Amino acid sequence: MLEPFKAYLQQRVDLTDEQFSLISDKLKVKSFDKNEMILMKGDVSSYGFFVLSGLLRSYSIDSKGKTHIIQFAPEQWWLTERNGMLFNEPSDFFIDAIEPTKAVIVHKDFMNETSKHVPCMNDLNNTMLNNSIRFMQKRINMLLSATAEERYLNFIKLYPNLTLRVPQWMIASYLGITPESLSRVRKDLAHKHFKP
Amino acid sequence: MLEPFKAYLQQRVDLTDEQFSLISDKLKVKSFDKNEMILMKGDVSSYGFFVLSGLLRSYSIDSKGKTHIIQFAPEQWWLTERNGMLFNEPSDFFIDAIEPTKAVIVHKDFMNETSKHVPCMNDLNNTMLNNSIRFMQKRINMLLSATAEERYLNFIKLYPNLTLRVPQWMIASYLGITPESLSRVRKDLAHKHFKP
DNA sequence: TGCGTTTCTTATCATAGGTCAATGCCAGCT
DNA sequence: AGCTGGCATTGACCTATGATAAGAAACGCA
Repeated sequence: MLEPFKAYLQQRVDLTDEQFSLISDKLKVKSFDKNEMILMKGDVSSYGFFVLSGLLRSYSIDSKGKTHIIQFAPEQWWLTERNGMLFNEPSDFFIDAIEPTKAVIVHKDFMNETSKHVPCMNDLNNTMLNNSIRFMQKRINMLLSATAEERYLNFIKLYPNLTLRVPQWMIASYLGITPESLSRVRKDLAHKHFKP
Repeated sequence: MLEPFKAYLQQRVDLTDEQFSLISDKLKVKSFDKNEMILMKGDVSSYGFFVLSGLLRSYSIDSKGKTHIIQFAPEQWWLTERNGMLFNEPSDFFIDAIEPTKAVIVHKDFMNETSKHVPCMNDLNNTMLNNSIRFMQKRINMLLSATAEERYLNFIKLYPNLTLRVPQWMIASYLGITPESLSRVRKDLAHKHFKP
């Protein structure tokens, strides 16, 4: 069950099988149904998720009832609610499963505890956090500077397989536009490609 | 010179004066003139900045020559270019000084090296990175869901003192709108407050 | 003190994208 | 097979914000 997670780790850091078995005591795998709610806004989350299979998302709901997708987490991605994780504060966002999903559940103390015995886990954590930051900076830059069409093209390039798995209104919600607008953008793109 | 930095650290982690003096060998303070360019897009950055006084910013320039501000860094804030820091990749963004600025220059190996002797520095790093992430998540949520006016009000609340120090076109650039739009928003807000 | 350079405002016009409503489509149920 | 409830598309219309241009005000430097 945890094999893919072990592979993921060993790909990134120098981790022996013995070290992994030390770690794996503290890990659990949990399954979620399609559309299952995993974390409510306002709840305090003590766990991060590493997706083994399926697809999670975190999102907010604004005052007009509209949904805004903060992050998709397909296979091999982490999804962690940072308010609860480190500061014991209630979550700003919701988390649920878009597809039936299996995920490794990582308690907030996991990194602290394991890095005592397996120091490289610290580096991994560090790398992941830094990666997450530069990823989000690029997204912010996109939202500041690009048109709907540019954002969509960028999305397709970045997540070719998500583009197929996720309903379009969710992609629109991630891009910060309405489903109708995305539909129009797609229409325009189709025309462009027929008449180049 | 490093006193404010020491105070900053000791406020957040359990750090003795002796430990700090071990650390401080590896730190340098550098001064920047107003408008001095600190990092160009494409360059590889090996240093993070902790602002002692003054104000830095990171930003991008799009294909039409427009500037988009990714981050402001006033006193007590960090500004770190993540591509260079951990992955030795060229920067996506520019960094310069909006005001005459003094900043602690922290080399990318600093955290690794110091945390050997002073383990709490690791926790600090971790907390900072997590904080940065949840901060950016909120910003993304804003950009996805809020109008120009809402974003501006939120900015004022979040950075009351920056609102005064920074020219409005930079605030507009941070909010993802034009200076003209911001001017309109401000006018509307003024009217609302006179006729409530 | 005065002059040039930024910055801010205002007005007008243009447009990307939002809203609303209708329609058609498809997948999952019973 | 026939319903049903999401999705996606389309069209007509609307609105917030962008573009452009010009003047006013503030700022920085000689």
